[in-house]
Amino acid sequence: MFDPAANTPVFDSAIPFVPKHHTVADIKLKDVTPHTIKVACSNCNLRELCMPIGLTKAEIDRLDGMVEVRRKVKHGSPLFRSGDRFSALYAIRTGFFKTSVATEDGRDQVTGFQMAGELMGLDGIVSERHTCDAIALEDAEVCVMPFDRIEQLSREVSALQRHVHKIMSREIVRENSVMLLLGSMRAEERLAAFLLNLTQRLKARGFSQSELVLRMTREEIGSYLGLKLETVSRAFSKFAQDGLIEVRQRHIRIVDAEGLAGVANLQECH
Amino acid sequence: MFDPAANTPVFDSAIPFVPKHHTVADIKLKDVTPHTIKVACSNCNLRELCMPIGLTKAEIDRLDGMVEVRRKVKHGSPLFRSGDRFSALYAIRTGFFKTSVATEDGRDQVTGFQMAGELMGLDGIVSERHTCDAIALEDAEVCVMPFDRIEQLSREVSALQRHVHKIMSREIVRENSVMLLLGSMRAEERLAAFLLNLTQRLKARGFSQSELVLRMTREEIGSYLGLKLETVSRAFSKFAQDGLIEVRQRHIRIVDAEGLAGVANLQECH
DNA sequence: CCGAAGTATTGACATGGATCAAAGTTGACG
DNA sequence: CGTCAACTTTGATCCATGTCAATACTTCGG
Repeated sequence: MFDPAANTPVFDSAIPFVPKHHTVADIKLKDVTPHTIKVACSNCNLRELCMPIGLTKAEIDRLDGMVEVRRKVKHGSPLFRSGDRFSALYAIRTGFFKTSVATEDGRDQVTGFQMAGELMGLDGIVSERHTCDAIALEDAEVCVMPFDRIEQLSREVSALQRHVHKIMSREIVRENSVMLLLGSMRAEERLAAFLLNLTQRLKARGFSQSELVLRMTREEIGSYLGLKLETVSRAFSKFAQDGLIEVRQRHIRIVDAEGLAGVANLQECH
Repeated sequence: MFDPAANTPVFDSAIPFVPKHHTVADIKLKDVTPHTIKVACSNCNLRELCMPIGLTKAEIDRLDGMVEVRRKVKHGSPLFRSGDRFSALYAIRTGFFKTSVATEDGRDQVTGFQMAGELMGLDGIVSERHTCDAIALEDAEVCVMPFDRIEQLSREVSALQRHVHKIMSREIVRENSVMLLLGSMRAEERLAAFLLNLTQRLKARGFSQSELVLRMTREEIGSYLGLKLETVSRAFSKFAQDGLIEVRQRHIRIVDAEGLAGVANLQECH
């Protein structure tokens, strides 16, 4: 019923095998190893997701200099944490992340889930410090792009400048729609909107739009959607019962995308 | 008990008197009149809120060219609407705005309230169309800054480039904290956090931090906070009863800011 | 000064989602 | 292969907030 290979990258499935064992203490030195293999953006199969389009050959070559290095981040480890000095943006090459912010008294809120080709770290620009945590939900690799280098290049390559502005604007718009979700949707609408958003993004990356493996727990989904994990679980069960999806743990198959879209928009008279 | 002049600008109280009458039909041509008096940013008393610091005289002169024109927007009228073509960012000179997004089925969500010195329109960059409505909550005047001009100048003046990036990053961080509020705070915590945020911003503009006049209805506050207007009203009454604030319609006096901060952080045992 | 429209407050009641609790499932590792 | 920890599901109950309704206040135009 479920394809075990769902969510395996179409372009690049060379996720290296690494043992998943780690403790908090050894994260800094062992799990987050700068990786000195330098690879050009111009060859990257995620280029159309990451980079501006319509560049000249010369411009593309210059932008290759934007990525200083790659960095691997193990499952469960932070790419950065709130309070860390900001110096670079990160483009995800492989893997899956969550970002979250916390209140003083310990509650925290997942603010987003990021997948290959997406950018992280924009929150750090304003104060030179990150204001959220970015945690890998599976073994991951990111391209480290020092921000002063980005700024310098984007003064020279106006397509890059425009691209950076658009990426930041897109994040603002995305957060607007999350505010809409959190402020005015009911539990099932939120979950339906969330699933549809995930499948859209996976589809854009060449994955099946009907089958997916969630990389996050029910609790993390709940935190993102402003719900408790039990409520998320019940909503999944309800969708399954209504024939909209099939659920087996984190394996989800979308059976009736139209139906889900209906739930996401206007809850039809409960 | 209440100072009728609360929230009147300290720097510049020259809000022109204009009749408040209007209908939807005459908004486009009458209420939103381009205003051809050109005034330099270099003289603007909001400069420290709007502009980068540490510029040379020559740079300041160049940035004066950023504002194409000023535009007045009457109470209740839109500065822009979702779907409008994006061409410029807007810096608020006087007045107060709300921004909101809408679902297809008509529900809408206030995504922010903006006051003098703050910027609007960043949502439009990504798709060349605005994705939210910006409505004046009182008669207002904004500086219109064509975005291509901003991009060009910020390629030449790196302090401006950095400034633009910081402003966008600040908006992302602000939205993160609204997500935290919507996703994990209770009604009274939300309202307390909202009031403290407003007073902080008013304080930065030279207003009293203990007395304020709300420019928005209870319903608009509720939309922003993900609550119904009755819940907002009850929370105001509760705060007043607990001696934290005094409320008379939209006139609010903060009596115990510490106490409010306590409510906002950790609801002390209900 | 009056009436109407918009806004705000308050009470009574309903309910969606939270909380508490228990049992089932999965996967990692010794 | 068995054990343990993390995660998930499901049921029973509770409560914060939504909903509905009545009343009052404020503003504005006639």
